[in-house]
Amino acid sequence: MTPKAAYHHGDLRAQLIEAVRDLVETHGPDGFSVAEAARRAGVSSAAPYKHFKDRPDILRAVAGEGMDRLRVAMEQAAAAHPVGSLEAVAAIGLAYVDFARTEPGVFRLVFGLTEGHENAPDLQEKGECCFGVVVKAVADRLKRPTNDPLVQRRAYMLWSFVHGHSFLHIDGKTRVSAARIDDWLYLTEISKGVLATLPGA
Amino acid sequence: MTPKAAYHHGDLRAQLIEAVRDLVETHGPDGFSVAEAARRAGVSSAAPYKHFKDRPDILRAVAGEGMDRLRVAMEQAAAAHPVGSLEAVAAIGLAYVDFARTEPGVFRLVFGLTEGHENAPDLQEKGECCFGVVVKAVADRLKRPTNDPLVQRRAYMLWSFVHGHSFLHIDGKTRVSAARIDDWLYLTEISKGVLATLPGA
DNA sequence: GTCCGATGTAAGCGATGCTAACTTTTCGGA
DNA sequence: TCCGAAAAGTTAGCATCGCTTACATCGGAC
Repeated sequence: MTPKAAYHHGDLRAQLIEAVRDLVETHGPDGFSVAEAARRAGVSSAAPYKHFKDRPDILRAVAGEGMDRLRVAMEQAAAAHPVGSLEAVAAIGLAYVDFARTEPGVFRLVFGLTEGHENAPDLQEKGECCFGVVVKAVADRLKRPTNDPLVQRRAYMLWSFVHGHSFLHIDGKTRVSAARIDDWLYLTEISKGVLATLPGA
Repeated sequence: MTPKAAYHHGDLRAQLIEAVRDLVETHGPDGFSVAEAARRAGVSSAAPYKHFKDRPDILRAVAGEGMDRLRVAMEQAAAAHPVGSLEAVAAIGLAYVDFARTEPGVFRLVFGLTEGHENAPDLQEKGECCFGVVVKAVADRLKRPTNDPLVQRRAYMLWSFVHGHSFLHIDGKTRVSAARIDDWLYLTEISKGVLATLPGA
């Protein structure tokens, strides 16, 4: 099973995704080339096109895989706290920020897709699943159904908050603020604030 | 003054920036090439390198110019409302979102720089100026000095909120939320909520 | 008027995205 | 068990791109 053993080594697709993920992480979303990924996988530069349509298609796959991991991380974070607790909500936010911090390249890829994946229904669906995790936690907390507009609205508020913080964080913009930020305290405070103001529209 | 009249037409640099901005807007931050920009400006593909060091340098210039326009838009938005009013704060946020919506490509460029401009002191400074607009409005509202950590903290909260909303908006992620969002109401609500919870750390 | 620097062009190198045509391996069905 | 098609790899090659080098041209200072 050495890499050289097989003409068809079977898992080239997975190996390419892994290589691309690494490249995206170390050289930024732009500093990646299909050729370099193929080189790392030990195959010719034309081989990737047997598994992916084109360059955006590869990035799409990496983004999709990243979204799956993000959703799992959020679910696990929520599951570590009592259902309906404020901590569960804050933990989801922290998982989100942690993901952005540990894999800024993939994170940026997931949310910065503008090459050729505007119409990528699978990515759209994965994204809605991620949002669904937040919605569920908020619904549990507020003791309302998930399709309640108020729940959706609060969940979106929390999401945009955490999303913005994540981006500013990986862009190094947090340093402009004099006070250093403790993510857990910050997210707890935000969650409480957003979920408390029930009289909103 | 026809474009053909001059061998040195004098404003090639500005013309290139304009062309790049258009390309970034229509084809995404990645779907831009120095060659295409030169073609649009009617010069040879080597001409841009007389004005810019390399490709990232051009993008940096476009980003810087975009940041200037963003700051001006925020300042004007704030100036349209009484000093210290909640509306001034919300208006700044709306200007931010509007910028992202009107020029998603440039907006993404400004905040997604990962090619070769980690150490771009001028961009860093421009960014801090933008943040300064928010800080000032918050300080006026809270009747506290701009260097008060509480002011900085509230301003950062508002910024991350608006920043996240902007990104989610241009990524088309807002549609996952059932209820349609009225930006002005939304931003007013957020501003009030964030600035009201004074007992925060 | 003349010279020099700023600004343009032309030509070319190496790398890239992707395709075409070919070879090798795998595997399901007669 | 063999065999033929599809899957998965290869090499070769085209057009484009980023960027450099060497050369051409303009415009202003003296």
